[in-house]
Amino acid sequence: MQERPRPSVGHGDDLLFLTDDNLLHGIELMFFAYKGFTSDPDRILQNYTYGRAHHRAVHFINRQPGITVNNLLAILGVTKQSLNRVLRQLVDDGLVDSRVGKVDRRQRNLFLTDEGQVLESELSGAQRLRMREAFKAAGPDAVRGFRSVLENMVDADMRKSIDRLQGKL
Amino acid sequence: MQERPRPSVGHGDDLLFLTDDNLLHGIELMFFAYKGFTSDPDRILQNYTYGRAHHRAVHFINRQPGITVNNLLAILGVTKQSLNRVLRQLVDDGLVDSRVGKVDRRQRNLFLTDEGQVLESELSGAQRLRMREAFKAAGPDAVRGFRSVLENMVDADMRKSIDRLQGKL
DNA sequence: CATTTTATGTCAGCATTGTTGACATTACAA
DNA sequence: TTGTAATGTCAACAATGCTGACATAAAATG
Repeated sequence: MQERPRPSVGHGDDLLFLTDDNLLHGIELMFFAYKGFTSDPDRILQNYTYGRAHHRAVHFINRQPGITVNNLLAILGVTKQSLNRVLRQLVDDGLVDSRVGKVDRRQRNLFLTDEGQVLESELSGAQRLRMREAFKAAGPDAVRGFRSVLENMVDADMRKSIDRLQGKL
Repeated sequence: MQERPRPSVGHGDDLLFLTDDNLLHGIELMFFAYKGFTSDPDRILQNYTYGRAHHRAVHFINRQPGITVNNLLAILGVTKQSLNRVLRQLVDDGLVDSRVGKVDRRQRNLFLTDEGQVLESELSGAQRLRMREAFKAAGPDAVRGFRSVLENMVDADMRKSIDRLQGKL
C-alpha cells in the first residue's frame, strides 16, 4: 500500500494516488457505499407507503424546521411537481405541517408533526447507526479524509444550500 | 446501542468524532456528493435514450468483460426482469454482445462492442474527471480516509462481489 | 392603483427503473 | 430420468423523475 516517490512534472508531487485504477476504485466505492447507505432506510420504508423521496423530504424538514417549499426544492434538486406529490401525502397523512408564512404569506413553512418526528428518528437512527459503525471502524483521521473528498465532489451550485445547512450544526 | 464518547479499548481514544452532528454531516455529505457524482453521466445520457441503469450495466460489463448475467445481477442488486429490460436494449442497439457460455452453455457472457466501449469511455471519462479533481483537491491522505470509511459502509453481502472486482485492479 | 412577478398548488401525461408473479427454454447435475 | 440452475420474457404495477399548462394569492414595482 505504500507509494514510492516517483519523479513527476516539476513540483515533485507524488500523484500516484490519481491513477485510473484508483479513480475507478473510488467510483465503484461510491456506488456500493451509497447502496449500503440507503439500504436500512429503504427497508424501514417498506413498512410504510413511503419511498426514498419521502425520506429525503422528512430529513430536510427535520433538519431545518420551517423551511420553505422553494428552499426544499433547491436542496433536493427536483421539480415542484415531483416534490409536491410527496409533500401532499405527508401533509395528508399528518406527518408534515404546512403553515402560511408570517413574513411572506405566499410562502409555506414546513414542520414535522409529532408523528412525523417518530418516522424521522426511526429512519435517521438506522442511518446514523451505519454511519457511526463506519466512522468508528475507519477512525477520526479517515473521517476527515472522507469529508474532504466528498466536499470536493459536490456540484458547485449546491454549495450555498449546503453551507446554510451546515451553519446550523 | 448508544455509545457515549468515552475511551474504548484502552487506547485513550477520543470518540468525539462520533457525535450525532458529525454523523448528520456525513449523512448529508453522502447525499450531496452522490448527486454530484452522478450528475455528469446523467447529463451525457440525456443525449441518448439511456438512463442510469444502462450506465451501471455498461460500467460493470466493461469492468469484467465476459461477466455472466447472474454475476451482474448480484453486483447491481436488482431483479433479472429489471436488468433484462436494460440489457435487451443494449444488445439490440449493438452496444453489448451476449455470447453463450463455453463451459456452461446456459450462461451468457456479456461484452461491450466497440460502440459500447465508446459510450463507456465517454461516461467514465466524465466521472473520472470529477473524481480526480476531488481526489487532487483533498490529497492522498484524505483519499485513504475516504476509501476506508466507504469500505466500512458497504453491506456485508456485497463484499464478495466487491473483492472479486477489486482483485482485478 | 395597476401591473408584474413570485411562491405555491394542481392536473395530465409520460419516461425510467424498480417490483412480483408466472411461465418457457435450455442445459447441467444427481 | 428427474431435478435444478441460468436465462429470457410477458404482464401488471409502484415510485419518482420529467414537461407543459393553468390557477390563486400575495408581494413587489412602477
